[in-house]
Amino acid sequence: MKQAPKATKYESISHEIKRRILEKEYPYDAPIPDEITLAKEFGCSRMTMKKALDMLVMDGLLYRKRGHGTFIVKSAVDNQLVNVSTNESLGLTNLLKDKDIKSKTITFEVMFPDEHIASHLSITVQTPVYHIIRLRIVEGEPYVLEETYMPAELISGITDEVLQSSIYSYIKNQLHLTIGGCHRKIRADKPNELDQKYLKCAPDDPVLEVEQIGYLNTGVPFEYSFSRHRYDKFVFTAVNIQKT
Amino acid sequence: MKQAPKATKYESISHEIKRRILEKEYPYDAPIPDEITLAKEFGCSRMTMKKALDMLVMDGLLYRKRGHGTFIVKSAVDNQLVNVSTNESLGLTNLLKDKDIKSKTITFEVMFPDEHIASHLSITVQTPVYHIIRLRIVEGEPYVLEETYMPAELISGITDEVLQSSIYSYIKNQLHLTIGGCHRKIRADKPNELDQKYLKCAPDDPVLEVEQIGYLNTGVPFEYSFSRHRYDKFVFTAVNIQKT
DNA sequence: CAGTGGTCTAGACCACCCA
DNA sequence: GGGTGGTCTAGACCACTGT
Repeated sequence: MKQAPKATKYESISHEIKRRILEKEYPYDAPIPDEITLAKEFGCSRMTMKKALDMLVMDGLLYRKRGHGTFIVKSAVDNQLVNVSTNESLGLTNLLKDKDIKSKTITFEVMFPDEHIASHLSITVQTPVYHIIRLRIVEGEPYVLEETYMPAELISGITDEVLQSSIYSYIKNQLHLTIGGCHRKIRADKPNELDQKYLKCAPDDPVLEVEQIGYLNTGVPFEYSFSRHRYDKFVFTAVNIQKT
Repeated sequence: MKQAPKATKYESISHEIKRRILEKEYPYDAPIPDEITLAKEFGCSRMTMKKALDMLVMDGLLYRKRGHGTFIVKSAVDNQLVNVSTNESLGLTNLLKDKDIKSKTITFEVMFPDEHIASHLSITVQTPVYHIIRLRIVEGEPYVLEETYMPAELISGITDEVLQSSIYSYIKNQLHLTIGGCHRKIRADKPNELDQKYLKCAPDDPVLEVEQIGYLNTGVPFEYSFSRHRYDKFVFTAVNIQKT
């Protein structure tokens, strides 16, 4: 069951350096040791060291200045902004591990997709898809209304029981497929009837909608979904590092 | 004025391969040539080739499968989802280059920050900050209401004239500072009085708020801002690629 | 087995910055 | 000039896939 992912050298180095930063073992007002010194300490080449540090730069935890050195982004550490959506894996169940998550299935059917949906899933309108609407309930409070389309042949064997827990777990553990990434669009919207009914929105409560296309690591789209969140219960976070 | 950024080898290779993909010179149903072949074609090492392809994987345009090859994400090309926020540089002026952008300054003052703002800018409450509220108007239509706090000593010399055009251009071209990245939180909210007045929102029109901390490439926060968008005029997009 | 991408190395040269 | 990070190389070995 446990498939220890065998951390690479740069991953474990990156992890250790991240630990040192978060536990404030390096001062903020000076550069951390230079790449060559660190490479020597960890017994690796400079390229590998660079790759380890690259990961932390991507997380917004470090920045580099050619000719100067590598420095800690103080405010990132202080405000604990690190790493919210960059490495975020898909799925509520994963995101809110410690919470009590329940699901209420509102719609669960197989249908033919319209042009728009078919196009986003890279399938034809003759390919049947699951159409699922679920209300996710966190700690007893309605949290998000998810409408999902998935090609039925690709993600086969969805049952009511699967919908009660986690579709992503099912895809990973039962179907042995690997999720590779996603494209998302985030927008604000007025609540529709479903939102008002299930999320218990007032008619003038906005919702935050996340439109998402999920891809397997094969590049095949497996999911086209719309997640509508109560505006007072959800914030989407993103980190953006300019390429140097 | 023109400071040709001297493209690196992997950047120009990546650009050329991207062109080939978007112009459909490689078929969807087969892997693109392998790294060694491509490296030979472009006269570079395999590591450099890999780095060029890595950029396209990050853009969600390609995916790789060990033992198989490198493939095109068909739906990403078809739906033109490529590259919206990943490489997005800061600033409306940059983002909507071809549009007619006007700014109306609503508030422009220097003040002492409260605890919350000071903390996000990594400064003390004794450090004066600019407090700016601007309405940005695109093609004659109100687009976004931006409230910005910037340390006055760091980003010095802001004038009304600067606010009319682009603060980011001023920071880059006049102050010769380089912007390094940002952290963002996106949420939906109800319109406040300012929103209704300037964005011409109805009282039940939601707004999409982007809270942002901008960093210089030195890691110093230079900006803490809230951009409030009309819900019908703005979508935030994000690409997320799982690490393999 | 051969072919793919993933990691890692040791060393080189360059661009940038400061003293 | 000496130190930093950025790029690039040529080659090695590993992990995974298909035949």
